[in-house]
Amino acid sequence: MTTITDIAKALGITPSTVSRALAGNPRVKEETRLAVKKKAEELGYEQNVVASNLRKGQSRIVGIVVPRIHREFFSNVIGGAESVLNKAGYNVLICQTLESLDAEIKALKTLKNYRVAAVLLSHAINAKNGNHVKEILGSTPLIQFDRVFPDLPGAKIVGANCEGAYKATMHLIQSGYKRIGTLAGYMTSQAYVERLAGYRMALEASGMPFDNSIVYYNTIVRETGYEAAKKAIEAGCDALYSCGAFSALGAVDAFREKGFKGADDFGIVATSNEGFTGLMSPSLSTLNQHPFEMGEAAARAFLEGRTDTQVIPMELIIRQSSNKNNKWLK
Amino acid sequence: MTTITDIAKALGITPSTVSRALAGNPRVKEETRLAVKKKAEELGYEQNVVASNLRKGQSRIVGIVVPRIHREFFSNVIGGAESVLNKAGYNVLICQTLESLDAEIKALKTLKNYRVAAVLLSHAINAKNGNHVKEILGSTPLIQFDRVFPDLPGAKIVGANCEGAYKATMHLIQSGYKRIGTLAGYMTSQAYVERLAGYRMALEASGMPFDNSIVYYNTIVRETGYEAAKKAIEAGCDALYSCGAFSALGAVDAFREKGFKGADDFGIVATSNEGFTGLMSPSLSTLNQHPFEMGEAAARAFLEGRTDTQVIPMELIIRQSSNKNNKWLK
DNA sequence: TTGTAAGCGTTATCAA
DNA sequence: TTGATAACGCTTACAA
Repeated sequence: MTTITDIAKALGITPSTVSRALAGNPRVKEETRLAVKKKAEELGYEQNVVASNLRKGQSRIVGIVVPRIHREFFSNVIGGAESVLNKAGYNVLICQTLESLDAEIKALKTLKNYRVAAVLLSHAINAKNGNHVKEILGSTPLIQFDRVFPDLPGAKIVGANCEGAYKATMHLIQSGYKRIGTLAGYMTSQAYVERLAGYRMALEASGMPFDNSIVYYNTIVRETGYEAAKKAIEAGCDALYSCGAFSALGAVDAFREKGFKGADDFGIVATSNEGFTGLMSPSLSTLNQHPFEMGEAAARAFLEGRTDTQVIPMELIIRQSSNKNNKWLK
Repeated sequence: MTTITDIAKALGITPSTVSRALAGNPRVKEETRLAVKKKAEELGYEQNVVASNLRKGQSRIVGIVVPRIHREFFSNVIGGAESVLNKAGYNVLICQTLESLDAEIKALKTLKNYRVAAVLLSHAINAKNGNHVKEILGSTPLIQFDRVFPDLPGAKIVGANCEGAYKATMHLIQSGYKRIGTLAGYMTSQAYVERLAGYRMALEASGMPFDNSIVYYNTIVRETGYEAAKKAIEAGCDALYSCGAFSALGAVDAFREKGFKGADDFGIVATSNEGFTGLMSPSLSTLNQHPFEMGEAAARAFLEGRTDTQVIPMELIIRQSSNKNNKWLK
């Protein structure tokens, strides 16, 4: 591999001048700058970023830690962050935790060891607080998104969880549903706590009782959604607000089993506008969390040195699953 | 940040000994090894991987370059590769090309500049050959997957494209379809060429004519799939083999528009078992490419220094879209 | 405008 | 078994 020393030797100058020339430092004669550029081209020189980073004590890598890369929500966040970061000359090192706290700790250590410029993090569901993060990251800038711990310093990008859940539940109420349960997430996670709060607020604002017996906690995957929906049906519910998309998928499995034919049998609105929600039958009404924009916001928060909390609005998308006038399987 | 020099000073020994102790080098007294480990723990030492990499002239990062990270196929390949690589102590730097050759070139240069241990690459669709890769990567190990150029050196992991397309088409033929078109991809890509060949072989093996007028080239996204399917319907086709999943989605849009009610009106089998294919209505018969396994194989090929081509079988999954006995919207 | 020299933190070689 | 020294490739005061 060609180094700046090779270029320097070839031109009879010193490596420092070459370094300056390539870096666009103005304290170098136009003539030599051109000569250096030309020779670099000629020899196929490519900067050794590792050496450069070591010397400068910083790197142009941003670490992104997410629970699962293949979740559309997260891969879109990553896509958004990457698009902004690439333009700013950064690259992205991605780690999956598969919802394991241990894996999250390991990932953060790894990123710290690479001396990444910043870490964009959405916590594993079984992380109970942010203590591990503080300890590991030290002064490395941290931007949390979606699943955040408010006590950790640094920027946070969150969805408008409370407002979104409120909108979704209110939509169900206004559609005429009388007993609305919820597939709630884990109460260790701020995002799910807020969604539950929004659900509750909508009920109370409409003079409907909040009934904890039809709140199905820790229900975020297909299987648990299926089980919870069966219970909700037995409990006399006629609709559900789901804090996730995959749990809603499980609920639809339960609807099919019961032979429900349309939203007048049972209504559901899910959080997270995963691609499949618009394609399945019945198509699911959802809250679009704008994950790509969330990723862009997280990246920009880092680039601009922000430390505040940004709230990304959620947009209600009404489809078959909450539309009483539309038979699912007509 | 604590360095090995800090540890050395604290213990009154030299950095070299500390380095050896931490690296588990046997040429160090058990006693000092323990002392070093203890002190390292105490001072919260974490290795500076950047410095280590520079000195060793290698890194424990593997670059993965894919067209789009949010495509389920690719995010699953990445997941598979990551799981194997993490266990072996490697980390993963991910780059998206968004199907742009320029972005691919940029990504490869970046990875080279980081002196990554290897590159796992699936080409952008508008890459016509592998010349750019050879030039940029030099001696960096290259593992290509899915979309590969046979003339490039190094391991290749491909789907059983020809065989899979053959199976899918044969399934349509055996289901009684009489005029089967295909949503074909780009003929600059080996994978699509092979799928077309498999399609053709199945027709010819069954005494059916290969008719180039019902081969719809360059059809891999929803919009073009929709347009092509409309043409196929006009051309008197009663079934399609689609080289991708998203183009098949577009075809279903066309079926809906035409008011088709079931697979006896029109049949389709798609390549790529994206999650939505099993959830939509009609559910799509697909070829499962086993992307996770493909990623694992790519990672292992690197770790084991393989340079051969591995073929990952494709599995036919029969669902509503090719099942004549099952009405879609019953 | 350029060169000199030192150093980023680690590891490898050699000598002790 | 340990220490001294140099080097990986680059950047940056400081000096010339």
